[in-house]
Amino acid sequence: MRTATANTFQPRKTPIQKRSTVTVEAIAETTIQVLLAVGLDRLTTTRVAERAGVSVGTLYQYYPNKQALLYAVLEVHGAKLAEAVENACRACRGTAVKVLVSAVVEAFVNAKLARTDISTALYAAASEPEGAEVVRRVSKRAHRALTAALAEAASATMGEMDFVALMLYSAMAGATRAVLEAGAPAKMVVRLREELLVLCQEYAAKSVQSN
Amino acid sequence: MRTATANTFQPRKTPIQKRSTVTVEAIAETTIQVLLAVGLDRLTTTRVAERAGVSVGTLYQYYPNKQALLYAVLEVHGAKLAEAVENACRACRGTAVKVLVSAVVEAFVNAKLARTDISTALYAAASEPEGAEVVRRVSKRAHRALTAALAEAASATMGEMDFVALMLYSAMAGATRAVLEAGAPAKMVVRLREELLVLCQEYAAKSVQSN
Amino acid sequence: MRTATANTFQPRKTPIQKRSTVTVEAIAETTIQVLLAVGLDRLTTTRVAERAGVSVGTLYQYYPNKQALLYAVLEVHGAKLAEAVENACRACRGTAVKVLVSAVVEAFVNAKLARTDISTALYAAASEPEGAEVVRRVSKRAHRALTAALAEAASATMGEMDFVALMLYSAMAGATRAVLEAGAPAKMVVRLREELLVLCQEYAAKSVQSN
Amino acid sequence: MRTATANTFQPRKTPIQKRSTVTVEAIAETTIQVLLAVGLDRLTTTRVAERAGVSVGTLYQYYPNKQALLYAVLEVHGAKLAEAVENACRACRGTAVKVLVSAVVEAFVNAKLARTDISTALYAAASEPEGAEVVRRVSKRAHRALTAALAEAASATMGEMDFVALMLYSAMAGATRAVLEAGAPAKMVVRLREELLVLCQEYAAKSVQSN
DNA sequence: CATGAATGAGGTTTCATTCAT
DNA sequence: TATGAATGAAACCTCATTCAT
Repeated sequence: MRTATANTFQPRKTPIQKRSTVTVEAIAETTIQVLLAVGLDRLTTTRVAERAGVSVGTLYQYYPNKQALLYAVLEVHGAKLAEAVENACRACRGTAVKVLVSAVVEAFVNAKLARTDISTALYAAASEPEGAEVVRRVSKRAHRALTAALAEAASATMGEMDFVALMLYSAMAGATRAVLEAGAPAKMVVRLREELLVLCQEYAAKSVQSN
Repeated sequence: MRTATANTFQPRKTPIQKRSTVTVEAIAETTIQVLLAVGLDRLTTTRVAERAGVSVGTLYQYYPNKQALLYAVLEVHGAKLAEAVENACRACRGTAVKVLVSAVVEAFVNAKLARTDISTALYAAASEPEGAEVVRRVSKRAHRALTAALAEAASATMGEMDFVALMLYSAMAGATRAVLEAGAPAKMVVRLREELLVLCQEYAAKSVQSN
Repeated sequence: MRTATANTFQPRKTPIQKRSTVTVEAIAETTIQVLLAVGLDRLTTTRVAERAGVSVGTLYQYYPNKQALLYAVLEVHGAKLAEAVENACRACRGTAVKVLVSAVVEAFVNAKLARTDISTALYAAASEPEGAEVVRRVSKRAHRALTAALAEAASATMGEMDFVALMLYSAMAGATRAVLEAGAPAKMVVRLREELLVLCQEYAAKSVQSN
Repeated sequence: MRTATANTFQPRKTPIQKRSTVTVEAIAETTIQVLLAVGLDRLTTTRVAERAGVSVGTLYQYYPNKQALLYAVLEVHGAKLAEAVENACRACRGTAVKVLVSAVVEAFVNAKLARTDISTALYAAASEPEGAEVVRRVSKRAHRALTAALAEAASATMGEMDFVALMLYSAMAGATRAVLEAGAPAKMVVRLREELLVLCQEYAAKSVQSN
């Protein structure tokens, strides 16, 4: 990744025809595969194009630069994650903290484990500046939604719940990451769901009451 | 016409004269600063050497390649972290789970926040394959120590405590990371200590009793 | 942060478009010219690319590394030489030793002097390990063909002719090299043909009869 | 071997004290060992110094630059070879061509095989410009001596014997080189002495009579 | 639109040589 | 004198990006 020259990460053109959409998707998907196969610092635009079955030129028709590639992939996945958390929060309006936390944990774990390959690949992609930025944005969305939901459920102010939400979110992220990096074997995933639930429930119970 | 390069990350030579010791330290320290200043993918050996006030040649006398630089820095920091956790565990032999967890959380947070610049910089370095490996090794050490200590304190088997320890460690890591990435302002650090303690205590209490 | 490089000397890609074929040829030819102009240890990939009128990047599209450049050139020339000797041997099946030797000497000298610039340049290239390997292979082919041909012509075993063939081949090589390194002026070349013929004929006559 | 800056190949100072002489010799000898062990393009001044048990600084006290090292080694060996041929010629004044040729062949082969390791190592060293120059000078001396001796023995002019001498010398060189590069096993060496004698005798006999 | 050859800045690494200790 | 740390020019090679076909 050379020093930035142009600086738009948005796909260069909105694909209208079907052919293009397919191509765009194929490139994005290949990016993930390459990321997993060879790692971030051997992910080259040529290699991605090659494995995607198109030429580099074509790749550059849809993604203005290499960063845009990673950005696009992260963005899609990140959006899903943020939405999952937001939806869970929205669906639990009016419920008890316990229910809320349970729904959020489940939504988070599901979203992360839906495609373990993508999730794992993205830990690498997130180390680039733009990657980090996407992660920050996603975290902020999830954090905000969670803060608001907790405040409502606990009849507390958002200020009171802000840090609690951060703890919950970052603990979920940390634990899930640990499991993913261990290869996410079925048994661990089962335990993760159970234990993460306990961890978050207990913490929320204690934290909320004390506020 | 170059030929095969050795591929070890181990320092190339042990400094004999005093000035070289200084040089080695300066390079390591500068690596962190550069990592923070420009990020991993603009960290070049030339840049590090320049800012450290030595020539590239000198850098390569002590670090056989770029990876070794990052590796060295991570290794030192990682070792401290692992030791901190191990020491806390050792110091709490015979105490209650509550005391143990409290000590571990404190040790972990202290180690991580001792130099926030280093800790923050290393999240980037950890994304490279070798970096990831160091992180894995450190996590394993901490995880193992914690598992054993919990098993002893709770009169449980290590198998029973294995996943519990993983949850505790990864939650600590996740939460601390979130705070570091937010810039680790004093207020947040205070809250982190409080809340992380609560989170770990509650979880441990619940988890241990159920086993 | 680079990572492992492939270590083959084989051309990297087969040119598809016409212009690239031209490029590949130009680079190979330029390599010889540079070898002659500045010598092996000042032959740099940059210099070759420059004189060939292409960028370094282009050079590396077709030759994976510097050694491959030299290797390619040597290989082509070496193959011609080996074939020349083999063809001469084949063409002389059933003839007397005298005829055979005469044909081989002529074939060898012709092949070597066809392009004195290349032959001269390659003495330098042959000093690198890979170069030496090509030379070994070529010598082996020529030696083998000559051994077999001599054995047939002299009704002797190959074992008996093995060393004789080696002497003949290495004497031809030595004498021709001496002339090439003297600049291969016309007069010397004429003498070389005459004298080498005598030398080889006489030796063969004596050697073969005594076996 | 970087581009030449200073250009003297002569040892920097004539060692007077015994200690220095030993050092100088050790370095020269080590150079040969390193040449054999790792090849010309991994022969570094540091490596030579290291294996010789001295510091680079010391090496540079006796040899002004890297080329001087190789030059010195080649020079010593080359001088021996030239002298061997010259001595053989001188010792055979007044003898028949047959005797002369026999003596020269023996002298040449003995000189070359006295230390096969050195001879082999020097083929590599001879590819550098300065190396080539030494080889040229040595060949010229041997060639000149042989030409004169042949002229006298055959009652011919030096002009008539010039090319004959070249053929003899280059054939000897070629054949001996082939044997050295094959590892110079005892059996081959025996054959070399026999066959080279035949080859040179026969050629000389024929060539001399025809002049 | 697609292709893939060409570009060249820039990164990593080596090693001959110097000079303070 | 001997040492070995430091230097830095220069070599090799990669890869994001462009553009003629």
